[in-house]
Amino acid sequence: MFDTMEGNLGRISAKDIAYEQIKEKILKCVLEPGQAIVNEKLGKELEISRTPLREALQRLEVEELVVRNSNGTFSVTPISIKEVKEIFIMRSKLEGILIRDAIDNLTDESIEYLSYLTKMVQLTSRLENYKDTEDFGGKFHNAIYTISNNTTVVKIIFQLNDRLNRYRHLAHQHLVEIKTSSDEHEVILDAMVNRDKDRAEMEIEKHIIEAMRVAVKAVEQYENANKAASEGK
Amino acid sequence: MFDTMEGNLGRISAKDIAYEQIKEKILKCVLEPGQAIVNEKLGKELEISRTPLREALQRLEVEELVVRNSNGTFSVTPISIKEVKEIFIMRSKLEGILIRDAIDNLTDESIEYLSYLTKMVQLTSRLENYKDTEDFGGKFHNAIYTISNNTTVVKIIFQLNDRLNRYRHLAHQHLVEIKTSSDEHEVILDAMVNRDKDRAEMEIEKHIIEAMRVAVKAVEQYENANKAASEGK
DNA sequence: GTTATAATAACTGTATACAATTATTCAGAT
DNA sequence: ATCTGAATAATTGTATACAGTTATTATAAC
Repeated sequence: MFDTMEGNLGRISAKDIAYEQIKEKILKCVLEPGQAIVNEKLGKELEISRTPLREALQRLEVEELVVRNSNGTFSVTPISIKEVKEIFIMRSKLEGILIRDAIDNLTDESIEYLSYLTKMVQLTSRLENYKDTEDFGGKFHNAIYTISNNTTVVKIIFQLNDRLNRYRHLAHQHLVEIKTSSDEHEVILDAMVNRDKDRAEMEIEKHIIEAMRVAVKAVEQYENANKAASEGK
Repeated sequence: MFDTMEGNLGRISAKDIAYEQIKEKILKCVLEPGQAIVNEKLGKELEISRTPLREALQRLEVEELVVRNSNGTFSVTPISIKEVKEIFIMRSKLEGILIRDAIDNLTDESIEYLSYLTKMVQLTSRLENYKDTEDFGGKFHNAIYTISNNTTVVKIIFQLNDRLNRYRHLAHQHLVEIKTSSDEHEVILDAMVNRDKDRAEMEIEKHIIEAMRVAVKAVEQYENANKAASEGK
């Protein structure tokens, strides 16, 4: 109930399907960073014509997952440490806004849900089931988004999180340890139920900056791996 | 030198022209908030075919200047006080990030330019030439964007500023006083040259929140005017 | 074997055709 | 006069055609 916020799409179109599919390929690095989006023809493994495919790519371009080259071609946006840092810092500030708004809207129900998620984060973390820890952690943040009711900021955060998902994927690929201190969520929740906006804001900022370190490390590993590969050739 | 940051567009296309023209119409409220984007055919005053026009509208949709109705039609995104507040608060935080980065990159040259702009803001304000005050104020903020070199955040801010321009336009239409205290820029600059990031961040936040008040007032006037108009009919 | 140049192929941007959907008009029933 | 519903018109999403551009290949000269 607290983890969706999508509006009602009208009809589902080929463009939207293409958009989702290409986006997934990019986020999972099936289409690798920097790789040329091979001729719209090749993109036609999706079995749709150029028009909706173009439209999907143009949307991805606005969302910065794809860049247009000077000749009109598209490439997957390259990975960069500078970008990770910039996005994470931005996200930390934006989630600060959202947590303040969320505190204004807290209900018994929402507190209960957040408590549940926090406990699950702790539990799965203790069991070293980090996949689930990550999932529940994500749900925790999503719940804050929903409770905040700040649609403007949430839309931007969703875009940023999409971009960050690529780095998360790299972290998994390169076995960068991703276990977030499960205590952090507890501290954040505590500040929330005490309606301490300043503290909640501060703690969530810290929490996200911590996540940044993991992502940066992942990129470094990725770049080293690439360098090694191209030298070994 | 400090007030542009656009990349190198490849070839200039009909889509881009349509995008710019429609955007300008929306920002200047020639296409009014909430108004249906009359059949792509009508949009064809721009003398281009449906394909690039569609593409332009879809880009505007991602940028939230236009919304798609359930039947596939487009409308100009309605104005709302909630949106103004959310955008301004977001912008205040993001400019906080940028000013910190900018302080890291300060050079004698950039300080000189910022000083010049600050003086011009004061001067034109004293002469009650508020059009120029606004212009120079805008350049001041743009200079900070450029100096920060934080392309990720800057791109988001540009989008937000586009959306805010509609409200600025309303403020002019409804004669809401827009004179920003010219001292505020001076205080910000002072914090910058002293490399006091915390203070600079705090002051620019305050400054932007102050601007929010003006915009909110403008929307209230606009809504009252509309209510009066529809009752008087 | 390398480089230059011409010919060919592939691709991009835009216009337009076509089918499916949605809105509008008009006639007839109440 | 008002409402209902069929017929018509307008509009949308997608496919495709066409022209102009960019990339690639092949051929010839050195």
